[in-house]
Amino acid sequence: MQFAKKYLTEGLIQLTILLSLIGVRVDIDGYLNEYYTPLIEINLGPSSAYTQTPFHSLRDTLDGYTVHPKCPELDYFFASRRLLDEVRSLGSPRRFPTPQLNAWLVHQVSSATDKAECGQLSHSSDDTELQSTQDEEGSDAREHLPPPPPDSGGHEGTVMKSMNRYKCIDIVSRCRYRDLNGYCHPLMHCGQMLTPVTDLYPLCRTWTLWSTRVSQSWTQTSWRTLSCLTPQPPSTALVPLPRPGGGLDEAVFEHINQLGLGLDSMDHQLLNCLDPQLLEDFDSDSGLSLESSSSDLSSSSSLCEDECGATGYSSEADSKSLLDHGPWSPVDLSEGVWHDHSYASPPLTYPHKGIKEEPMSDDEGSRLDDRELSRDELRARAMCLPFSVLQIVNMPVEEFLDVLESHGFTPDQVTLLRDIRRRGKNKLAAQNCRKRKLDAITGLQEEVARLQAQRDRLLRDKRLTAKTMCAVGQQIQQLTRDVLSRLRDPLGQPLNPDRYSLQCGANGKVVLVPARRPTVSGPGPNKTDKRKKGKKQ
DNA sequence: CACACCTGTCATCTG
DNA sequence: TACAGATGACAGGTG
Repeated sequence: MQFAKKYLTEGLIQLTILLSLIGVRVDIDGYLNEYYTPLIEINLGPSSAYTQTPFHSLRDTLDGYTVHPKCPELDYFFASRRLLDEVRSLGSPRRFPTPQLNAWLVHQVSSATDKAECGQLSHSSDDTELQSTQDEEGSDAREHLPPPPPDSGGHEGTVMKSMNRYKCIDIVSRCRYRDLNGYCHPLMHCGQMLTPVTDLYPLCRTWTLWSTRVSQSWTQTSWRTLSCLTPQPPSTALVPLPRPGGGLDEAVFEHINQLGLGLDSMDHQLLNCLDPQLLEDFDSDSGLSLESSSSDLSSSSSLCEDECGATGYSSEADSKSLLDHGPWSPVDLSEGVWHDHSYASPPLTYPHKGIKEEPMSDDEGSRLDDRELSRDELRARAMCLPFSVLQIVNMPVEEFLDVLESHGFTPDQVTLLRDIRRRGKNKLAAQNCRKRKLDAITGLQEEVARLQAQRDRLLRDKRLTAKTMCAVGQQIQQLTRDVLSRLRDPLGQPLNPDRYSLQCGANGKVVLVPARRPTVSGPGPNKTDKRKKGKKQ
């Protein structure tokens, strides 16, 4: 036993080192104390307590074998093999296949407290893990470790939150973004902001996070964990993609990080830093659907929906969310992210399909922009309207009326402005309407399925009840015959079961009663006939 | 080429 | 009355 424990301990240490290489913290003490208990991974994510790593889900699905869960040696062997594959896959862009997470900059402001505690972390007992958290490009993740959040849960809370950071590094270390030229780069987790490590960041046309796994379970786990680790308020959670030359300078984010802002003031500070035209571009870009595949669309739209906590799909709400959002709480996106809502939110579906993953030259981009502008955009350009379609659609009616009056537009321009606004509003309304209709259909289908299941259950109960009643009746008959066979009449003869029966009275006593003879339906008149006769008379 | 599906748009109604 | 929103119907695009 001692030998086995020593062997297991050494193996576990190696396994822990491997896990730490990819940023997963394992509670080895708990494992050693209970020899056969499974690995306990600590996670504070709001969605799931033990679902932050893909390894559990990869078992039996990726490698195609089945292992008894209580076989520690096999578990160790296969886990090590998978982990080695994981480690090898890091830094090998061509091994990051097609499943694409949605391309957002996940941004969250670090606080001064965080920075103060950053030093503590580097001297903590987790130092070994930190030192080993490196990617193959040689970038030391430790340099980019996010400062720990204020400790609100004592030592355990600190540990748990530290785990979150490791998970985040884990996720980020497996993610790549693709720049304008189509090259993949690793993302680093820097100050609670996902940041690409290369200088190409300001040029990023599309932020596409590449998962290292084809397995959906891995991608799902990753994204869920990522969502949990970086809970974002509606506005800061999903910063739309910077467009080329859009002016979203890296320095802006650095500045924001250095401000140490509270979350409540974050948006306004951010907006002050950003170029107004850029914000407009964000709106006109309408986020991601224009550059997403259908699968991306589904997740992005549902994400947006979940983040906003509303079923509305108006771009107005979306654009407003950049400006005014209330206090927020971490949202478990695990539900929404994987819902297949084919109807994207309107802000995400504006027809700029050119801004996608394919790297384009400026000429190509401008041509695509021209080609893929909506008809109203083209009309607005042709009529020299100084507003974008989204501005026209989203501005309050008072402002819109002021614009109509104060700018000295020609009647044609006024008509066009009104048409653009009406069409834009109606487009959003139609999308909402279709979404509602789809939801209603889905709800009805679920209701039908539920009612069918209930009906089946009731029929099953009915059959079972009938069967039980039949069995009980037979038992009663048998019991009656048995009792009657033991009773004697005054002449000492056994009672004829055909002439007597047993009945249970109201007081619980069983009494012997003469059996009622079945009425023989003979040629005589029955009651109905008597009634008929009576009526005739 | 037919088909289903999606999306934008128009007409109309309602609040 | 003007407006916003909802919804049915239609047309065009796309896979």
